[in-house]
Amino acid sequence: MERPELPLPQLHAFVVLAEELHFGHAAARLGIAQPPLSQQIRRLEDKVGHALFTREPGRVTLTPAGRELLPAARRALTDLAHGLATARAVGSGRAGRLRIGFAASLALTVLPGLLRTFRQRFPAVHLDIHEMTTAPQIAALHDKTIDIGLLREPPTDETGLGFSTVLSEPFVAVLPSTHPLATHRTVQLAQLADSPFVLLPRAVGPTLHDQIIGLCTAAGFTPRIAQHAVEWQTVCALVETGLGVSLAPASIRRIRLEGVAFRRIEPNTARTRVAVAWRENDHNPLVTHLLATVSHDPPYSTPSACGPS
Amino acid sequence: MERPELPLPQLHAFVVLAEELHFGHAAARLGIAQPPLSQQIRRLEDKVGHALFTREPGRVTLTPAGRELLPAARRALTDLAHGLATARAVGSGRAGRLRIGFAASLALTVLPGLLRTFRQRFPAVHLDIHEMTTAPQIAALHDKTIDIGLLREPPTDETGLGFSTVLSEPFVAVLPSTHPLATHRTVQLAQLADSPFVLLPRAVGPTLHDQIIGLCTAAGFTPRIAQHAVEWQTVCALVETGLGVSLAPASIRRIRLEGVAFRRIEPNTARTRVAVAWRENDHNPLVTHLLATVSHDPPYSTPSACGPS
DNA sequence: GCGCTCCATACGCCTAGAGGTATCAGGCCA
DNA sequence: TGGCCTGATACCTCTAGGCGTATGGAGCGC
Repeated sequence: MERPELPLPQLHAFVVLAEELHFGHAAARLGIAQPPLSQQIRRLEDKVGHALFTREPGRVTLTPAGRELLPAARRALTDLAHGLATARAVGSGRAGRLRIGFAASLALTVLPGLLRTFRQRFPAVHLDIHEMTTAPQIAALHDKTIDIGLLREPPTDETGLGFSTVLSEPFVAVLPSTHPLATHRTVQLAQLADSPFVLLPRAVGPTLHDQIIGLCTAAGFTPRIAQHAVEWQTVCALVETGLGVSLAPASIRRIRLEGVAFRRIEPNTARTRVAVAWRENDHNPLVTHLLATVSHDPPYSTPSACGPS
Repeated sequence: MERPELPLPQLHAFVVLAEELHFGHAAARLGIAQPPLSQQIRRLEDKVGHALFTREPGRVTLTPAGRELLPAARRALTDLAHGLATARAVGSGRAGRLRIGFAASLALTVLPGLLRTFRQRFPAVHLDIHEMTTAPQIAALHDKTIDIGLLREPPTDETGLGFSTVLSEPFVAVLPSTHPLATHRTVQLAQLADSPFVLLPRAVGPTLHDQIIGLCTAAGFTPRIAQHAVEWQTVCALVETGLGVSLAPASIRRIRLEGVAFRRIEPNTARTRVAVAWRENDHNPLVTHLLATVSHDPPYSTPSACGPS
């Protein structure tokens, strides 16, 4: 790419004159006097090396060279105008692209409301949504593969990343509706000691996994894990088949399955947190906007009553 | 179209920096010192209103806004470079489009050589060739529908048009080969007094028509016109059928028809001129080039011997 | 801690060019 | 012939910006 030879103001004057074919009118449209316009055109012609207009008395015409230059000049000007406009839109966060990673369990809870609100406020922003578990989200944030993460139980020792809690919710017991405890409104944790458990593998979300195990340990037993499943949806399906019971964040009650009952647990002091994560040094205004949307708006999952329906 | 806000040199610097992602290297490629480059980028960012690059220690990155502006800037620059180059080519006559009108009779004589020579010298020039008779050519030149006319017997009173003789040639008699005179090498014009004539209608080329009639008159007779035909090709075909004889410019001997003989005439002082015509106020360099090609090069029709073969 | 790399800042110089007013020159028409 | 329209010229002003040198300051490796 070589150094540009043609100043834009002259090209602008050229395009306008090519449209008007009248120095006086073109000058008026440009908001300048006529002599400066003559100079602009002359300078441009000097640089090109050839006449761009024929000035016959009474009429101004484009020369073949001028006709050749015109579309290029026009395209360049409109390209730049558009480019500038969209760059400004992107720069101010009115437009652009935001890549969001989210935990599958949030697809039914936090995510829809958040996306809806954000899209309403920034309709020109394109959202790339990628389902991924916690660890990959952290990695993708560091890689700059995603700009925002939505995950459970954020790690506390991640340098360079910021976390903000979106939702803090209790755990519920997930039981087959045929399970004897399903008739109670509340389940004492210790009562689950003899039931086999269906849980997410620890690798998918170590903190959450440890928290669930910790709940059981605090209740005086070590859960016997009958089966692992990588998604809460699958966990519930397995519970429905009678394979076991589970402990899960309250918001998964949105997963409505016929043969599955969700019951409040006792003690219910433990909370699991859903957090939004971002790179602390990311100045992308869209990230700021999303964080503002998350913190200013009501929680995206309204905890509802828990018990036999 | 609004007034351009972004100076091209800054956009150039921006594009180069976006490619290098290193101020020092980009400055070197631009042939300037590093501080001026920093200033250019800064000024551009001020105009856009947002950062275009993130300067982290050790690496320079495009911001989303910068990524948005980049293609527009690149396109604008290349568009202008191309536009300028082709405008210069057209302006200097190395490229472009030339519209040429020509009389049908020249398609076999002057035209091929002229086009070949011109195309060799200016291969990037597109030639629009339109067959048309003399009067429409004159009109088309005034209309600026064509830039060059190739015609016979140019009118002498056309203001605003220039004419230059390409070829001056004698007349020949066109006879059916069964005609008694076809056995002679030379035909005395007066001997054609009793034969019916096939001629072009006067409207197609008044001057040429009048010249032919004048030849006969000078020989002491008024030709009896049996048939008109608008092309020499047709004239020859009609002569071949025995419908009559004709007088024609020598170069139509290129039309080879079995049953037609071309014979030198006596007296053979009369000449018909093929001329190139152009607008005198046309400064199109291609016109100049074509005129130069016509006048500098040998005649495009080599008069050959005339007689029974 | 020292030096190196890399980018930013400060300051000065200088030219291109964009704008203005005044005026001229050629065509056209009444 | 004298106005009128249109574009070109001459001449002046002013400033944006492009470039340079010198210097500052943050990170990083040894």
